[in-house]
Amino acid sequence: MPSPQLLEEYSQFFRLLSEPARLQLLCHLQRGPMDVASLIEATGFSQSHISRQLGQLQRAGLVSCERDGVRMIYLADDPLVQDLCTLVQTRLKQRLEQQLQQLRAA
Amino acid sequence: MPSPQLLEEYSQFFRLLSEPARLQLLCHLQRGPMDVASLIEATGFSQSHISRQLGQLQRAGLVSCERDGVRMIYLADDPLVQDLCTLVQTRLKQRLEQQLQQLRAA
DNA sequence: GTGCATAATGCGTACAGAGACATAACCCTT
DNA sequence: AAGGGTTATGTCTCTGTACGCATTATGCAC
Repeated sequence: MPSPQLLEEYSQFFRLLSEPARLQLLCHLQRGPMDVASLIEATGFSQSHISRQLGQLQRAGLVSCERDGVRMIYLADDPLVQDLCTLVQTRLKQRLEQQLQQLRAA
Repeated sequence: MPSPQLLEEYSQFFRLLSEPARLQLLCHLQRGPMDVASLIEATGFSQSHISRQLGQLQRAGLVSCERDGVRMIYLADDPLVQDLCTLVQTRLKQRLEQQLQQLRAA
């Protein structure tokens, strides 16, 4: 049984991934480094919002950034998020197949 | 690049795990089936709260239940949550070790 | 230095969801 | 059928946070 502190850490981490906006940013960045302007263009969010979300992801270590002159280039080099999503995706598939079979049996 | 719908599904799933109360319930249930009274005893939450959280977990397929007379026995037979937590735990360890080494170098 | 880009923060609004209390639905026993 | 124990739901409050606007901070060119 994990300690309350560890449970809190887990939940905080999962909370980062519980927001479609952040997942979207992560997915974009996993395809390669991007600057903030491109992320604004790609997602349609406001600059301030993107900056905040990137800040959260950076503090969690899921994203890093480097300066390119006046621009900031963000990159997500960690495969963890990809792995987690793959596991969840497999799960979602199983669920849908189960539901499909139940409908067929009925 | 995942579709918005898929991103939404991912985030909804991770949102389930983003609450310490639900993670706590899952951890208790992964050690074996329990009835609601025991979960109340173990967590200190109100009966209504536990019932709602179990309902969410059940709709997501992370938990199932069976009647035992008037009582409901809940069980979490899915190893997915355990796998996800293991991945995250490995990640947390790495982060701490990095921070430790940086402190040592300074 | 001044001016001009971009990124980060202060602040306000809005909404989702946690959590508890009260109530209703459910099942068992008699 | 009636009553008692267990679980689910209606409703409320409150906190957290997403999100945008305005402002500030930061770095570059001149």
